Amino acid sequence: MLDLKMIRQETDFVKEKLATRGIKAEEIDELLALDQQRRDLIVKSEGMKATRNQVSDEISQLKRNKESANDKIAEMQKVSKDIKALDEELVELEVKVQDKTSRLPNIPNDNVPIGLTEEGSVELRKWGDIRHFDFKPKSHWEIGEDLGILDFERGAKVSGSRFLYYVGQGARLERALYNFFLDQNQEAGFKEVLPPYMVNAASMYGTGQFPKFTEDVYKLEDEDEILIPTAEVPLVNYYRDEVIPAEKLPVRFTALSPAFRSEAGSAGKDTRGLIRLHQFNKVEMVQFTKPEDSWEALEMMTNHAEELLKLLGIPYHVITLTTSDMSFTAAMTHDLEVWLPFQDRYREISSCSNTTDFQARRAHIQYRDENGKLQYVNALNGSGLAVGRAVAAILENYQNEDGTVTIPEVLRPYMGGAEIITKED
RNA sequence: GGAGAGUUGGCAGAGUGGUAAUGCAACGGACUCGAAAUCCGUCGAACCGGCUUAUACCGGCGCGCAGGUUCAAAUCCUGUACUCUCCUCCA
Repeated sequence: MLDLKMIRQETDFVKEKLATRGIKAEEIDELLALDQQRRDLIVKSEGMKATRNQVSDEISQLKRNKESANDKIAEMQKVSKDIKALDEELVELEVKVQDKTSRLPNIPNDNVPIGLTEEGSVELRKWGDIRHFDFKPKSHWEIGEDLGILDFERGAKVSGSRFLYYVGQGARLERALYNFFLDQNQEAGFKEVLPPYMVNAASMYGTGQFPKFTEDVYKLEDEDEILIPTAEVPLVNYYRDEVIPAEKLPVRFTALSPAFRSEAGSAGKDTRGLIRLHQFNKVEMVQFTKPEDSWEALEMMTNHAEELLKLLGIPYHVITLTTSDMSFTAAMTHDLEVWLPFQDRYREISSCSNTTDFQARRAHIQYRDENGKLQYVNALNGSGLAVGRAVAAILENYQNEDGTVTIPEVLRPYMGGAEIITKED
């Protein structure tokens, strides 16, 4: 969430920056008009409350002296009634102001390419040689089904579309990957955490999914519990409504969790394979830093995620998303995209974002600076990495003409020493 | 799922209708060569608003949260969250 005072004081700057994310200047003007009304009401109401407090004190004195206070009491009855009416009006306005403010996206960093589509994204760097195949490469779902390690049919029968079973070496490969990721992340300084997979609405608000993106998630009926769309939610909310001791910063977490997504609005897209599922595993990284350290932390985290792909030997490139392609909370996002031979294109496997103080302000995560003043931390998140998509990338990039798949060397210790995936019985 | 107890400032802990004791910690000062001890003072600078370049200052709010009763609520009423104990259940 943006600071309302900042919107008030630097209105032109905010308008200009948010325009690049599709927010019209009129929306800001409406917000500020409501805010002005709100403040006017506060002045009125608080003035009356001050009177009431003063007179109440006098009543108390009179009663103590056993004198009559009836006329003052009658007077205050009227005042209290008026205050109540004003406060009701005020609450309505505050809800409106809060709602409007919480629907504004973060201010993009100056280095973010401006664009209203994903077209303008900038390629930062590229790594790895794209493999030349002597045969026609198969899709990962075809490879997986032929080997008997991915079972989409039974996934659909038992759960529905966009669900699957990993079987045998497939399940083992998935487990190998996330253990590998977790181990690497720990070595890079991220503390391993195993978070809850259901969170309450307040947590969803804290990380910015709510109130705007409620239709994208799965909510339990009759309960205030939502299936997490990413471990970012429980990891960032770990410190919600807390003050982190300054000496602990930066705090770095990593966690494996399933991610549940309704994929509303993406009907027809990526209907086959591991790319777009209602449930997939992801190893997530989250960092809390002092504001002055967050940009360096973003580069560090992006580089670390890249390192994972280098170790796996999968070609990728890094792009910086445009102002409107970034997620709501981000001030800047680097996406890592891996090469998928069958699709003949790069696909996202990691998204690393600096949300600056946007999430911290929503979730009230603070620290005390050198002067003892409370400040909001900066929060960052990044995938390290999406596990299902990593499986897809390995199957497609490491496939052999006979339909088997070579296991990347770094994963072999996690696969009981196996070097190749062959057909399951 | 059932029963009971609890939730007050950084911590401990009083307070059952008249507007948040006290102790510790912290901060400022005195004493001291310096420190400790002692003494004096400040202390919910969490938040919101007014006035301000900014402080200061003034006011609101503030006793888990949300409502209600009342001229007045930490105190009374209702709902709710969380914690602990016991029972039940269970991996």
